[in-house]
Amino acid sequence: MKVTIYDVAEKAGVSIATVSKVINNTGRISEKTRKKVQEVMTQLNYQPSMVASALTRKRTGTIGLLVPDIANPFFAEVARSFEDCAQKLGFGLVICSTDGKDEKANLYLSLLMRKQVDGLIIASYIKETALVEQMLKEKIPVVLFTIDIPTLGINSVSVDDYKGGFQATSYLLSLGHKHIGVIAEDISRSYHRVQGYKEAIIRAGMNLNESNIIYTTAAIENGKMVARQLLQRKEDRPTAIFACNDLLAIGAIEEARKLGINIPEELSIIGFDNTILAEIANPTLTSVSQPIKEMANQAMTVLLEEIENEQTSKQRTLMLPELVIRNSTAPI
Amino acid sequence: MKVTIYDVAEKAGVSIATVSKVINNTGRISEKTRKKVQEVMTQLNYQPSMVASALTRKRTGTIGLLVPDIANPFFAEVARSFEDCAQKLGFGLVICSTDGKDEKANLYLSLLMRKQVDGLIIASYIKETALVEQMLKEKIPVVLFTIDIPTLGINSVSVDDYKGGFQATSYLLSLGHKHIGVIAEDISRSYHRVQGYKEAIIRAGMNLNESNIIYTTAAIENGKMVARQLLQRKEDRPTAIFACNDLLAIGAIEEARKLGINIPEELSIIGFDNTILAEIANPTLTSVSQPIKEMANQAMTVLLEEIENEQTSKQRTLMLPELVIRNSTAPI
DNA sequence: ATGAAAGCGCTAACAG
DNA sequence: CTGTTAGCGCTTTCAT
Repeated sequence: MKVTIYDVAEKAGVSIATVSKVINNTGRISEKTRKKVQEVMTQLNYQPSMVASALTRKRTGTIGLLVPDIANPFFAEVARSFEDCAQKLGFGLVICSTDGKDEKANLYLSLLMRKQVDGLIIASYIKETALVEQMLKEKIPVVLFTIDIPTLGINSVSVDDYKGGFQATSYLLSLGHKHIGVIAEDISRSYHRVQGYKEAIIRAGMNLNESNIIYTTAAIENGKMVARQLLQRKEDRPTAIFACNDLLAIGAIEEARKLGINIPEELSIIGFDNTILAEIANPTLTSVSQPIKEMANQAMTVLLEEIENEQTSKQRTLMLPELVIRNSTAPI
Repeated sequence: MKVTIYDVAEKAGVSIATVSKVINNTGRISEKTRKKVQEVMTQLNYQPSMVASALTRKRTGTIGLLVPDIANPFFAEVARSFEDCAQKLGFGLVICSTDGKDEKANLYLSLLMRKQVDGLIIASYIKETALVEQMLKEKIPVVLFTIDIPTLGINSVSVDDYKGGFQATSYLLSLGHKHIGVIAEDISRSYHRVQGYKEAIIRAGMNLNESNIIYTTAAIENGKMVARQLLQRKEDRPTAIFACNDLLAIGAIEEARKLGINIPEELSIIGFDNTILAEIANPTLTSVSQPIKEMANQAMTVLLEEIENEQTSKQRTLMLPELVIRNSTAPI
């Protein structure tokens, strides 16, 4: 049988209340009994049950993380960062891949509520937010990560996508490119990146051609398809492509190669997220980097704040992106 | 206040026992009361507390997954596969990245014990197994994944690493390569892959040169370093390299490029794991593929078996690897 | 400084 | 078919 607080109490000749106090370092305990109890605890390999304590304290020591897909390198990195934060604080992280589907998200949300997670990080866009709102109503802290769901009015931390798109485009413009295609994602994250692109184009005094922006879903295959569309144009064929994430950019690289177009000599490509893929691609991919670790830290700090302090004012944190220049971009 | 079973019982005009029964579909309940109760539950948005039920049933509905690093694409895929299995069964998955360090593993192991996970998948090699043994003693089912810790004598599922190494090497030999270097990992996983390599060499009637096998730790940088050692040899410079995982193989590719060695014309490279990196590398990487999804399914099945049936006989499952041929290999 | 006792929300006999 | 009741292992007043 698993050893319980009773076993410890008995063997140490004290009450369970006393044991509880030394476990949690609460109340006043004489140095002598504390030592005695601790001794017995290690002797018995006692591991206090978090489920029992959760029942009374309303704290489970677990937080949930919703991502589109943990197998996507970007979110794998995100998960790792959160895991590290959580670990330091003694929390467990339960991972939930939604595949971007509300249905799956809801399944997970429900599971997380029943599990009574202490907090929730949402990094996967959700349309139908009823369950999230229910969690909010039950005072479960939630912070949005790399996404925004304005209707929720809750904490969020993201990179400044707008600025990222602006930087990427400006860099391409500075290289002399006049025709810059965009492979965008059909989600809000991408929206601001595209806005940044537009702003850069307009500020440069060039005329914006909406047909240069094509929307799709994050996947290498889709990057290829869209790149083909862009590159097979008879006129105004882009000399540079800004892809709203690395997966898409990689697809574009592969497609360009297939079409016999040299990168970066004939075509510059910029990605977003600066995942491990950017380093591995050939040529290595210039990409807009998000400070994932810092962002995760910030998100956790905010979450913890809410967990401890019940009510705090909501904040939206935007971190600065950074353009990492590699070999997929060159002057025209 | 969170709605509890009492609220439901009261509003439905029944006892909490009855509500419990309809929640769990146990005992016999008249269709009428069942309906009534269910009605009230949805009306109240009632979410049964898993922590309360865990306390009595000794089942938390969570399983732990120990991996070296969730940010490593291979383990990200592994995690995703387990997550899918777990999800279907209504379990939550808590992810633990050990970085291959016993210290971290132990921290997590302790957390998982306190959380009273229903089962544990270990995919990260552990030297000091005291805590794992304690879990075993407490009857917590454990299955090893892609590793083996013979002293533990518990269930495990892996790919047949030996065969994978054999296949990769045989393929290289069939291509006419006489000098095949190996970039190995300094962990058990790699050991069998190297054994397979040796067997293939010997069976081909060639003489085994131990100095062709160099051990290191999984990371692109290390792949580069070792590849350089191998490729800068004055004599017996390998015309092919078998890397014990894709990360290492990618490093080798990059180093070869830096040295001006053409792949696959002058040097063939084979990786292991067939991660997304293999598809993205340039040239695309020939790699030994592990049927991750099937392996995860099998591991979960075994784990579940143990969770349900207390005692079952231990088994070691070996799945067949498959060589995926891409563009990093060619006849000499 | 320590302990007794009342829960936390739910499950599982056992009665009825 | 439904309800009563005794825990599950721990935290937390409140006495002592």
